Amino acid sequence: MQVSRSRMARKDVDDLSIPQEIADSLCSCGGVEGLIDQLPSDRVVEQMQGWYQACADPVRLKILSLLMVQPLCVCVIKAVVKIADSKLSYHLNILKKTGMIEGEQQGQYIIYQITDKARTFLDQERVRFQR
Amino acid sequence: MQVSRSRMARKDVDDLSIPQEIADSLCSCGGVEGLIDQLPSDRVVEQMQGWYQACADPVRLKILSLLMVQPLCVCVIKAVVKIADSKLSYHLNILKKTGMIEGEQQGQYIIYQITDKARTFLDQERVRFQR
DNA sequence: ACAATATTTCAATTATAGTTGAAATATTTT
DNA sequence: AAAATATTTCAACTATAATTGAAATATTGT
Repeated sequence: MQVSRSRMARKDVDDLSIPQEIADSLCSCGGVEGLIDQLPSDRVVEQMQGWYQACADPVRLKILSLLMVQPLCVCVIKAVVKIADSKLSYHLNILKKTGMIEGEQQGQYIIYQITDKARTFLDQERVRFQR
Repeated sequence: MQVSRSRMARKDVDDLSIPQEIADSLCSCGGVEGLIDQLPSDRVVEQMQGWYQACADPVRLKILSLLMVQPLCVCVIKAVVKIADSKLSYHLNILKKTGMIEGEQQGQYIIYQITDKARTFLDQERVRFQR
């Protein structure tokens, strides 16, 4: 099995006619087939895509940043980011569906708070982006 | 200055007619104005947005995942992700502009490799997404 | 039951991002 | 210098995401 994968890889790699240096190290990780095997599953890729997409918007990044400070109702978030109700609701919904925030109705208000998953992520990320 | 901010915050917060619990903790962080002050700068928000946007695509996530293994020329990447040349080039360019990969011409080929910034990030992220 | 406030939903529009195939560029080989 | 291979660029098109304003829902206070 080792041998067969190795033979396949070498043949495979030679067919591509690529630089020797690349070809050699490519062979030692199973050639093109070996690389394909190492790719994250479609399920994981989708999850990642969804998460990063949710983060890829200035309004949503600001909302997340606010909720890192404390839980807030929609009207306070609105007072800070200064956008129309429906727009805000749209973005809150995306964050909620992604599992970055959750909302709880408290009387007339809905209080949103950041989830543990998102807090962990944003704590990490703060280090990378603050200077 | 402390006093004035505190007074402003209380007035500010009272105007919003929000739940007492939220109002109190909001006051202790400077009210709405205090929250606005803590928001990341537009520059940082833009940087973050660009980065996450670059990650928010299945093709690009696969490319990054491949380059975590070893530097590769375009034709090998193509052999793995199986998409048209021009499409691949489009996505490579986005990753390059974002500073996640860099390409070096070696003869006929262009060898792409992942940058340190991206490697650090993806190492972190692997932990969060692998199960 | 009614008015007031908070928030969401919806359909129509606009804006942005991704795809496609053909043509252009760059490098090597003959 | 022509042919072959690798990669990018471009313009037209398609798909997806964001914005808008009006209407709907939910809760509270009168």
